[in-house]
Amino acid sequence: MALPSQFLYQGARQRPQTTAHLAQTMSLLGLNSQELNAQIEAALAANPALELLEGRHCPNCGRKLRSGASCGPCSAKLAAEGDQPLVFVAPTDTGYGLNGRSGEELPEDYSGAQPETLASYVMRQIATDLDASEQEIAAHILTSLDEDGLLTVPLLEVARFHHVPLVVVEEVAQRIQQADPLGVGSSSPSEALLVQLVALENQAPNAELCAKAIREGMGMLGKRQYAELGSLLGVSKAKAEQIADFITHNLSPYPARAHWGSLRTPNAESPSTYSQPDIAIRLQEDGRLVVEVMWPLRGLLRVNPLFQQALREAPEDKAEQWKLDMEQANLLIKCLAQRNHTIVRLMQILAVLQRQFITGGDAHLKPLTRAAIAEELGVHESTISRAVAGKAVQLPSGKIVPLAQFFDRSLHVRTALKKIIRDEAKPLSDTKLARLLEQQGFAIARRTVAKYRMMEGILPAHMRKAQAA
DNA sequence: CTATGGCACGGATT
DNA sequence: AATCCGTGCCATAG
Repeated sequence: MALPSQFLYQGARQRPQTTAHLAQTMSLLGLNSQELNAQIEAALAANPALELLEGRHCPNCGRKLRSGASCGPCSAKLAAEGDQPLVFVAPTDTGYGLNGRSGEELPEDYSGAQPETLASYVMRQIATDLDASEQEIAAHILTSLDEDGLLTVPLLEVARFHHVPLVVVEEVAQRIQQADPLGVGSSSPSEALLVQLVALENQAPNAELCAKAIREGMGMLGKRQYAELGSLLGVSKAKAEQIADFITHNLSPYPARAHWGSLRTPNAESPSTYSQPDIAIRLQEDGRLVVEVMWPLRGLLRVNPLFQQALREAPEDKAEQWKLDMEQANLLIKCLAQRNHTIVRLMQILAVLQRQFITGGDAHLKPLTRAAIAEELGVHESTISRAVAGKAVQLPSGKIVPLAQFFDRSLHVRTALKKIIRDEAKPLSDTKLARLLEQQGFAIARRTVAKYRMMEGILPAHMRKAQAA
């Protein structure tokens, strides 16, 4: 993906500064922090004028830091911006390290994987809670999942492989099951269902009966033998149906399918390689949002002052090359600053406009176009497109979503749709669903309802009906 | 006949 | 200019 030669050549030819500057800024803007990291490392290796100052430095002023994410004066200045959300560029080691962690703990699958895999997606969520050896176990488990998100090897085998007691492995497995596709890493559909059930306990009409039905009545559930199921549970057939209904509607025996199934990311090409957040949003007690734009490198990138000195006494034959290196280095740093600036401004607006969504969840997402932001910011639309492309945001809830989701035009409608289907007892046809949505102010065609259903992995009405009655 | 999914068109978005 | 998205029309399944 990364083309180190790209900007090297641009620098080497003496283009008018503005053109090169613009071109490089644009290309950097389109990268997420992983890709950016690769670019910068390539530049560091190729260009002697660049220097990476190890250690922690204030991302705003470059001063050395002892603690905190930015230095006193800078954070004071940032805090002084009134009700604006705090936005700053944070050094990586404050949380979700790219290079921050020790290094050998993950198998190759995770370190530089371009395509987002279920395994890395889950790993990212839980990695910080595990120590090194637990991470190895988690990695083992996660690489042993089938496409449904279920385990293909017995936990005992994993335990033997790592020479640890089974309990340890079980604990790790439980952590995994709690991660986003709820129930991933279970060894059977019923186990996955149970994990999900626990999470929904308060919503379930009768959690104990549901659990029993799952544990002992899986076969009957599948075959829809509600009379038998009823007698197993000691309840009426109608009640058994109700329970089966709840299970089939709200739980998924194949955890990975809900998120990774059918329509989602159909081709591997799509820029959904968000394995690390590029931006993190936190919610402070005082209600303000703090937005951190991740800085991929550990340390401060700058032009090596020694190189600058050496340039003056450069031997004749090298002088030109060195000068080019200098220009390149300066250009890269400038462009990086501009990239960050653009992202920061973008996030400032987004944090204000989509505050409800950020704090409240999918249902509160306001329809928003990149073009609108571009106008607000006075930049070209393509700039915003680049800035949004391929980036991932970690929300206060801990969920990591593509930045593009802030511009999803239909997410709130889909959420409303899900809610209707979840609440209504009888399976409704798409036409009826469309009508109900219209009453809520979402005027969409019946055909569109069907598409949204697909996107959310919800079965058509007659299938739901078939499973429920 | 009703409910859905496939295909393709046109307008909006990028 | 390329792509995405909502929709209408039509074939098919139940």
